[in-house]
Amino acid sequence: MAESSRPTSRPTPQPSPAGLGKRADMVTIADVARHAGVAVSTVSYVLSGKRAISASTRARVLASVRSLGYHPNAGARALASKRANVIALVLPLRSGMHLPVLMQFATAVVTTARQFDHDVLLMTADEGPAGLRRIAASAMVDGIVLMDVEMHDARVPVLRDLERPSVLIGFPADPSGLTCVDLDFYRAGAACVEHLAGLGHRTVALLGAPAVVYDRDTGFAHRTRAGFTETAQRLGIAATAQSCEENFEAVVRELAGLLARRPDLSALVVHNEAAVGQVLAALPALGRRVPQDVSVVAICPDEVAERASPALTSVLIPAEEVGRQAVSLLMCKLAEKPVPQSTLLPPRLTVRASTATAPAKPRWVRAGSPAS
Amino acid sequence: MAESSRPTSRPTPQPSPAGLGKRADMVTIADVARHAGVAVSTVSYVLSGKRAISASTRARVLASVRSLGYHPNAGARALASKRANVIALVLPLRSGMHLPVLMQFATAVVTTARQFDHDVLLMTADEGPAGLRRIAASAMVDGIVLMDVEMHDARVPVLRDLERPSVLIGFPADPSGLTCVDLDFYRAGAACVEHLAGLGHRTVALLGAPAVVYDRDTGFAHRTRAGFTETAQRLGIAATAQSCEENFEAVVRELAGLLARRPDLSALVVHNEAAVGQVLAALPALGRRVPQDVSVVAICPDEVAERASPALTSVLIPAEEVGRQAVSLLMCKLAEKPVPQSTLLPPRLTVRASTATAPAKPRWVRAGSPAS
DNA sequence: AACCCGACTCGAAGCGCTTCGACGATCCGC
DNA sequence: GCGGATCGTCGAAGCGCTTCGAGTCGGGTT
Repeated sequence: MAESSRPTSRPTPQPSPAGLGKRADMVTIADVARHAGVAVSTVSYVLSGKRAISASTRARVLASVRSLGYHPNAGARALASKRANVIALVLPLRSGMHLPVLMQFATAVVTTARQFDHDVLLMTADEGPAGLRRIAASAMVDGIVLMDVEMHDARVPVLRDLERPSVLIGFPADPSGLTCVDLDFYRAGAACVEHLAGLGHRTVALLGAPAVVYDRDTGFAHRTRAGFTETAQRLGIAATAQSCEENFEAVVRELAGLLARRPDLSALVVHNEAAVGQVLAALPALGRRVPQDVSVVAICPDEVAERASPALTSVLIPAEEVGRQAVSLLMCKLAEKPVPQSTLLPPRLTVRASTATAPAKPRWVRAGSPAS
Repeated sequence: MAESSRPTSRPTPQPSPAGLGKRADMVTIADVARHAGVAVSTVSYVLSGKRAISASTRARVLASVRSLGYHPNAGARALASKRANVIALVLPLRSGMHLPVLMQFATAVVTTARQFDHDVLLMTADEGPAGLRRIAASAMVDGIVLMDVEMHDARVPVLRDLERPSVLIGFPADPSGLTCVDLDFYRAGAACVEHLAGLGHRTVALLGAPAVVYDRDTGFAHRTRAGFTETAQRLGIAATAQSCEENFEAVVRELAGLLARRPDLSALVVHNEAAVGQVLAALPALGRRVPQDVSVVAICPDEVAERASPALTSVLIPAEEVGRQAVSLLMCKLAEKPVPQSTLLPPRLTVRASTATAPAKPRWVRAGSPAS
């Protein structure tokens, strides 16, 4: 079969054999049809699989597609089918969120989208609601993945009214009518406390994101703190929560303050990726060894935890998994399949070198009092 | 003239006042034309400005556009005009490159592209040359910005043969026929040495990226090293260059080795964002104060330098500027304007707290020898 | 007064693709 | 051996937009 084949046909020998001619070499579906000796619609059906095509015809068409190096014109396809095969990814791309996680997440979204034969349009949050309207109304994208949703996000009502499906990473105050995915930060905070309680710690503190993040009403920060605080209370553990800026001086200051107020503090939960390194540097400087004197649990991506010294016991932020899930959910919605309104990924705590049994009695308390 | 409108006008009260009807509310150019009482082509010309339209007509059309909430259908527009108004941004999105810079860069690209009324399609490098062919051939994008180019990158020849313009961030071994932008890493390496030389340092070392980055033939790493080494030679300064992994132990090991081999080492150039923090932590641990005993210059983004303690004298990686430039160049190429083949951004060295005059005689040398 | 020239606007022809209805073939049961 | 499914294929009608050639209408020229 192929080329010079077919009853009468004899297609013109390809004039520009796929990738040579630098200009105007846009191969169209008509070229493929001619080359294969079939109708345009037949080629379309072979490619989309929406109608049965005989094996022999299919093979011939596919051969032509390959030999001509045909790629369907995205615009034409979108226009005719009302599907762009593109999803929008809206990232914050400004301060606050920590960047590496974002990238991990973006990677996962792109990779997963490609598996579903979709591309990804990157948008920044600063176009705001108008941006969402624009890309939705222009039919440029079929759906939207929105990251870093805030509790009272102006974009949320827009999304709800938009004619395109969307998936949010994070939860707004009112998630009704939306599809949301996120790590279960409440349980993450809880898991940290439980781990520490299991090691015998009775006084713990949470070192969180910079104050601005709490003020901005970012859901995950609040939920982590709630999980932390309430679990501590339930287990009868003394707990303090504390926001924390991301430079070394601030970290030292906060830690020193914390240790002054709670001399018996024996464990720290750090929910601030940018600060974990600083915390590990500051504690020795304050005369506390990790984990002998103070145990540290972090909520952060695995790489950060593993790269730290000592390696951190941590609840990982499953950026990749969240990205995958978000896209999968969106694809379901595009296929008009029902999806759960909220998806909370269970936290997984990995024990590494930064947590240990609570000291029977802290060195510095012992040292400060007459030898027992 | 049109419907019941025109001179006496009074357009039909908009049936679905922009954003209410959840379904099938796609407003088309025909709707706008009808609403404004003009021909479709007139609306098109108003919107594109490609033909003169009287002020009164223009105003009427624009009013209709606004009141109907019209957004042109991207697919149709792309199909008819052969311009998608989308550019592709190809990011590495895998290990090696440091993430925060990437994000900064991506932000700049998106923001700048929007200023030129373009959107950004995000791709990962792992689709390789085939991915480039796909999006180029499908007319999904008008041009391509490619990041993290390697010296012998398989995608480079593809790009050269593609019918779409492109701009590379970084330089391949053979940049002929391409448009490339980057920080002038050679001069950046040089600037660091010059700064240190000016402070009287006579023995310096470069702590670079992990070995794998050099092996991968990443241009910027090599060029920085060349600038460093050759400038040191020119100025008669003893210089060592050294790759460096990004975990604390490795950093300590490399530094200890360096100090053992060159006891008179008084300054360090760090070109490894992930390691700068570790270096600052490791030096005190090795008994060297920064900057009294050892000066440190980093090549890294400003935030990293500022957040470090002490704040680092640094050559900033102008991610934002590079992104802006890349998009601007691409837009020129799209407009068929000529552009320089290579754009090297001059390094800017900012002096902060981590560099100081070279110690007259290092403490530990003095201490090791009989009192002078 | 016939003419031409700009300034504006319109109609229609696609852009490359999907999709729907139709049309020959086969194939089945009776 | 004939009506009716079924299968495989085709032709044509758009999808919503841009763009080109072709008007129309005043107001200057000769």
